[in-house]
Amino acid sequence: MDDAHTVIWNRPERAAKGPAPSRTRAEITSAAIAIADAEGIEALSMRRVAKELGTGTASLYRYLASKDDLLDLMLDAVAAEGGGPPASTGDWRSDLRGLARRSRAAFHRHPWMTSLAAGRPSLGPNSLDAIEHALAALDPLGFDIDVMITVVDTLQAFVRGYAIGELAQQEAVRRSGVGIQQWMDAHAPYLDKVVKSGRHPLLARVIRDAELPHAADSAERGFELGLERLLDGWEANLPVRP
Amino acid sequence: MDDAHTVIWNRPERAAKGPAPSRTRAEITSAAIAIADAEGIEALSMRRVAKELGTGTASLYRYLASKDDLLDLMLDAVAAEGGGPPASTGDWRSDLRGLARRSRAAFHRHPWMTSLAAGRPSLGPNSLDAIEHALAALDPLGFDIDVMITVVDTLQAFVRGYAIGELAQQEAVRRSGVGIQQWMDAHAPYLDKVVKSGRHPLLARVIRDAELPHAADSAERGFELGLERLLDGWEANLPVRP
DNA sequence: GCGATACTGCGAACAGTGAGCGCAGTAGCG
DNA sequence: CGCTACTGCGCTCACTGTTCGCAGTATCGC
Repeated sequence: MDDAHTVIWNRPERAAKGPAPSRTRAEITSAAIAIADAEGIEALSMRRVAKELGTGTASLYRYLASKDDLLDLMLDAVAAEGGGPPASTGDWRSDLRGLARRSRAAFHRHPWMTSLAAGRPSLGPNSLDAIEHALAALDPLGFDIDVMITVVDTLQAFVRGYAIGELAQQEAVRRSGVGIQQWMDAHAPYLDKVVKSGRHPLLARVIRDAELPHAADSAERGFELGLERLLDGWEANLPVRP
Repeated sequence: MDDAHTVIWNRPERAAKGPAPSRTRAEITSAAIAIADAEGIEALSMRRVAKELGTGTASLYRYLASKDDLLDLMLDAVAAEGGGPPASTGDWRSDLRGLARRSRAAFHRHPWMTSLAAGRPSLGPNSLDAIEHALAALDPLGFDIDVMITVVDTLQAFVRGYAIGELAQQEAVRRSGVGIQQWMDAHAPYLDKVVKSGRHPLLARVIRDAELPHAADSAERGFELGLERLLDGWEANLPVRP
């Protein structure tokens, strides 16, 4: 089959002839997601997926041209969680806020998404649905189409970038295989040195005085605050209605 | 050696006893960066670095506890490019704009950074310098420390997320090993189907009518626009001066 | 000056990876 | 009924990060 020149979203699930496949792409995808959720993205191998499904490793390549295709499918499957985009509220700010929160929640449910986001344009059908929904929320405002897509792009950028940042430490701890306490113990001497060196007075103030880093919901509050300011920035520049 | 509990930033470069190491951490790091720049992050292996330096593979583990440490060093080395943070202009908006542009430029020079950003908190000395500089630009505005760190976090999030998005396609093409034309040809049928299905009217309008995607500097203009709106959002909420 | 010590470089090996080949078996079309 | 086009999969290949153990060497305490 000429798989090399066929994008996964355009490949038929089932061939016209021959025996019926004993598995589906969706089954393989959700097995892969389960593994990545439970054991981390570095534990996700074709052999591991095959074992999970009780099949031979080479069989998977009847459904997918490469591991990369599987990763694309995983991301798009997550985009479909919750059953399509939420209903419009009529208020563009709450619509975009809702999409941003859903997207952030997906990153939290599946931290491996942070690693997959890079080098992978989100062209899957479910990802496109989400973009369409965001554009629809903006449509009544009178922006021209170039600005509309920029609003969506920047919102997506913020959410993705923020999620990567807030999950970074958590993922580093997990990957290291030790507990959070041992990880902190290992890093404490270095951070102490930074604070004591006096060359980062404001950073030292953050580490010592800031309330945020010590609160359990600090990341959530930072996200909400940043999101509102982002929306403020666009609201302050709404087009003049004709 | 008790490397497992010692963070790379706290490890001495040279041991007290024994023969002098014939290489430095910086040498290894820049060799690794050169490889990742030229051949992509997936071509970066310890064997490949060793070959580049004309040394044995196992020797590298005298300088680094793991490949992960090397990746951390690479990110922090990039943060030092350009020789420390730029001088303050006295205007917080231009200071932050300058930092954001520098950061985006770094992603463009080293696209592999997008893959490394995930799961890796930026705690290296040069990354910390950049954060300190951003905080310094905000210091005169009268925000309290929690808000200041949130401004920096959201700005970082935006830049990181935007860079990942704009480099995604370019990286996908590069990784696929075919030319941009063949890649487009492979994806065209699918995108055609999306447009023609009628279920994404606004997306279809973007693909057909938008000027931005066709301009050479589209990503740059989107970035600048989004950045200004982000700054607008904070400017509209400056604290009332006492 | 002189062990003892703690390092350095590194060949070889280990367990695991993504992927491809080629073969046996099977469902459906003509 | 064949013929064809598929499916499942054992085996294999080249490659990965990392460890072990050994020979050689610079520095410290005496």
